[in-house]
Amino acid sequence: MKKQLTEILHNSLSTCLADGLISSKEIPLFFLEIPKDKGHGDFATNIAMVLASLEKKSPRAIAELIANNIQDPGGIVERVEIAGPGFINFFIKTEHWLDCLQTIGEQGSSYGRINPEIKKRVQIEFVSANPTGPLHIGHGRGAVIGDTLANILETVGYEVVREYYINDTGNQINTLGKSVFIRYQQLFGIKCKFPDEYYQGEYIFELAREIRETYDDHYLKNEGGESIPFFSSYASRRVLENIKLDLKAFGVRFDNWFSEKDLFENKEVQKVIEDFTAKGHFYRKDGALWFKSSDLGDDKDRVVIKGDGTTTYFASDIAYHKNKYERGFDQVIDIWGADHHGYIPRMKAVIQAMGKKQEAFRVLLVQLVNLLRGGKPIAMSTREGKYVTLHEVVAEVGKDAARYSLLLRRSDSHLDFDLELAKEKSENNPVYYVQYAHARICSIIREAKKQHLEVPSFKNIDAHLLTLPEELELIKQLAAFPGMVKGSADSLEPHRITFFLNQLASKFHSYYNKHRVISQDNQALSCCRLYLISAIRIVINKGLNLLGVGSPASM
RNA sequence: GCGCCUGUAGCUCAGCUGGAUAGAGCAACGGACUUCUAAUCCGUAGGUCGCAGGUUCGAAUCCUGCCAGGCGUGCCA
Repeated sequence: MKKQLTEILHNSLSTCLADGLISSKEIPLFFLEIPKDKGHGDFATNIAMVLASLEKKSPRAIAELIANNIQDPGGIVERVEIAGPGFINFFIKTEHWLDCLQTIGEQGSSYGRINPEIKKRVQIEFVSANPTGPLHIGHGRGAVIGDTLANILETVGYEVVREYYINDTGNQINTLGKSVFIRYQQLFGIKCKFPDEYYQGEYIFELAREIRETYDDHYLKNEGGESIPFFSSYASRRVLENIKLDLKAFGVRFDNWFSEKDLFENKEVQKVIEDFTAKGHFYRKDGALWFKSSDLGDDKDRVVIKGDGTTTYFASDIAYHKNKYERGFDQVIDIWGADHHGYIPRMKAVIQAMGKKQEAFRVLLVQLVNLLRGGKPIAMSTREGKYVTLHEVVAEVGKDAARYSLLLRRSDSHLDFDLELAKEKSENNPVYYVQYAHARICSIIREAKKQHLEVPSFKNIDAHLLTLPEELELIKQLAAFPGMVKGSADSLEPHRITFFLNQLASKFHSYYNKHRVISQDNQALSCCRLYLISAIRIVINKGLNLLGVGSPASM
């Protein structure tokens, strides 16, 4: 629809140009959008205003020229108005909206899907929490955003690979092993001090008990730290298993689990170091190897090999991202916690050093989550191992409410997550508001069936009976769905889906309360309305699917 | 000190990449269930878009300077 109008506009501009009515060959960026105010038409453009300064004419005069030269071979435009300082407002024929309605019924669950001839390949990496402890609500937010974004990108025609990067080597895994080892020793009555910086949680005790049950005291002797590698790999493997279970219960799916350890075993870290050194991106100073990131937009250079000869986390990251592009992705999206934002410039420097375009790498930052209960913050301390896990949150409030609540805000704004509110089955909880609309529609359709009325196909209804302003409003909203999804994909903003669904549900609830779908004395009208609400159901279902939230048929 | 994010109704937040009279939900107040699900709807009230300048036909949105909060600024991950 928007595409057609844009075409119409461009044609009009070319005509004006050919007739010498305007002189600008270059058309500046302009918008064509759905105005907030219904009185301003179905679509509005500011093109005359942006041309005004170039043409040195008044915006309204230019608007006249463009409007007068509009040809509309498809016959979708009802009328064109020039308004305000020089907006051109388009009013679309009802006929065209009814066509949109038909499309929804015909396409069903594939409505809104874009199928390009060549699919771009995009990788989206998210969560990637270290396997040193259970996931918390902050990871959960990153998980839902990543998962939902992947769904959205698939819908608009990308081939998407979802990936989790496992930091299964290095210091923190070593510390994990030592933490479990000390608890293991303590189980045998050996008195030893547990350092503050070690992992404190209850799960460390559980892992120690597990090992004692299976292996008894076999690993108790630890001369020169010989037992630690076992504890490290055992513990990180078990923690990761639990992470996988938690994510699965949360409806988050991954295609690929990428191990950092593999990068070392396949010598990829080594290779990329040699490669970058050869290309002059690395240099030696003070016994360490540095990346010249300050040449590429970062504010200082970064160490990749420390003075003691070990590599930094950053070195693995360089190798990892090189690996991503070698797998042929057109675009790589990383979803990080906002506390990693200082990392972006150096990563962008890496991308540049690899000769990739800036657009090939995008980072989406996800802000922290404040967990509340009844309006009061829940005290958490990672250091003391006292925190509410994602597993506990999902178990308490359920997958649907948890996911929806985490998708309610823009990802770069702080989010308050109230456990009581998310659990409440009431008007305070937006998930139920949308799901209820879906259930209601299903209920009406069931009721219709009892009266031997099935949802008809479009050709069997007289759609012109849908004359109420509320009905036209609903149809327009449904027609806006594909564009909204596209916008959500382009801007990496999954929260747009939740806002759209809330709005659609609101319009439906309002319509429902005012008008009856099934009327005894008018079967033709009943059929039309059944078709309409069925289309609403399709779109709500589609939207909730994108969010990974269920669409119940009854509540 | 420097860098990034945030600041919009009493509270929690949208605002579609600069558009027309700034919008929702909650909380408050008043209404609607013998009728397809009241987990719903209708109505009332609520604003110096942190402050001050600037850019232009036009600014919550862009630029500069302040103010406030959060985060970052490791040869940690």
